Amino acid sequence: MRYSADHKAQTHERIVKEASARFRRDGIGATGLQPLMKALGLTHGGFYAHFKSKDELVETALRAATEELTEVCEKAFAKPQPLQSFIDTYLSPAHRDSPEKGCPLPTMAAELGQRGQPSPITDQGVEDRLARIAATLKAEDADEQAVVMLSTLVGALMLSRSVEDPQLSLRILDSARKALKLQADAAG
Amino acid sequence: MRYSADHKAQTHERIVKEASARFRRDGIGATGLQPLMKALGLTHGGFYAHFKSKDELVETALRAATEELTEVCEKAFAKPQPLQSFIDTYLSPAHRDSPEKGCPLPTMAAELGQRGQPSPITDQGVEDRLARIAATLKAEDADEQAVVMLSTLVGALMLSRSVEDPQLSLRILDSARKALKLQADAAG
DNA sequence: TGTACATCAGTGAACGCGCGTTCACTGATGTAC
DNA sequence: TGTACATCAGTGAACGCGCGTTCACTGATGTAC
Repeated sequence: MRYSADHKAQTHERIVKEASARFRRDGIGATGLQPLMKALGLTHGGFYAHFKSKDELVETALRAATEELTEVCEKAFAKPQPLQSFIDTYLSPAHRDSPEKGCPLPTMAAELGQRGQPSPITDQGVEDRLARIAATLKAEDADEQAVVMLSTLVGALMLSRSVEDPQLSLRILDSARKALKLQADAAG
Repeated sequence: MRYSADHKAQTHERIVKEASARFRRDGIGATGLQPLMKALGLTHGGFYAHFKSKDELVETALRAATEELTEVCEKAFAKPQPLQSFIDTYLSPAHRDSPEKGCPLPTMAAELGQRGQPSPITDQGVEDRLARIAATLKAEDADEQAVVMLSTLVGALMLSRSVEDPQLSLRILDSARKALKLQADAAG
């Protein structure tokens, strides 16, 4: 059946959105195209009217997730205490408990590194975030401090998600949040 | 065929060793039992003479990797400047380039968090490392600082592995190493 | 304005493949006599 | 010491399953006349 002018573009976007959520929540390898299309009320065969392969979807969905996160970051950075707000948001239990809506780095970076050739979009995401953080720092080693901050953010969020003990999980978030905000105060 | 008394124990250990390397290098989901057994010169059917399931192997191999890393850490901590040595080793290009011999956290934590129920062994590994770091710090907030240091170590190593640009990868390792050593100096 | 036709997003069966797991079996060795 | 037997680590074919991908097809809609 033929659909209205922008129907295909809408379906395309729905696939990308659902994929970017599932890749972040379940991982790339554990996300099947069949269940994904079924969740959208479509059959799996139609997938190839939109993408050449799963790899192409991975690229597109990773780019979408990266851009989506940039927008979320900008909201935090628009507040009075930009870096403090960003740190609070990033290391919140809400972010920890909703990986499908959050930063793709803690969930996908390891898997992307293990795949044959890593994607330049990871670099893009890392550089985006580094530039944004460094821009708010007044210290002369702002670039280096930004790298350390991002590493701590990504590492703490991933660790808080992977431990079983809820108290340990919270302790990781709280300690990292506290230390980073002190560092941000000193360098900002 | 029947083998000498400790033959089975030796095979068991060979499987665990090979699995703990592959899980760290390729991830759990991407590691097949068939290729794993073949690499050891065995057929896949024999696997179930040693383990109830792949999940049981994951538990055993993760425990082995965690214990193996503890030994490597102890070597670094036995040197004159314990924490400095540990940081240097952890954030070295050698560690980045040999995930199969290194810390399981940057490679497996995300995947373990995504699986149904996370393993208590992850908690064990995190607590082990935290305790070791905190013990070398004299600051009163040693426990909190240890959490931040571990987060930075794990995050920086994972990021350095997942970016495509070799210069960015090195920059991440170098910045994190420098900052952590300063922090260790101040708190140690 | 009304009708015939071309388009093409989506359908659903089928493909080969590798996965984790099962199972009847083999055959070299340790043990019992 | 020599022989018959029990053991059981490892074999390899087979299982059902879900994966990514292909492809002949459908049928509602936009377009041409």
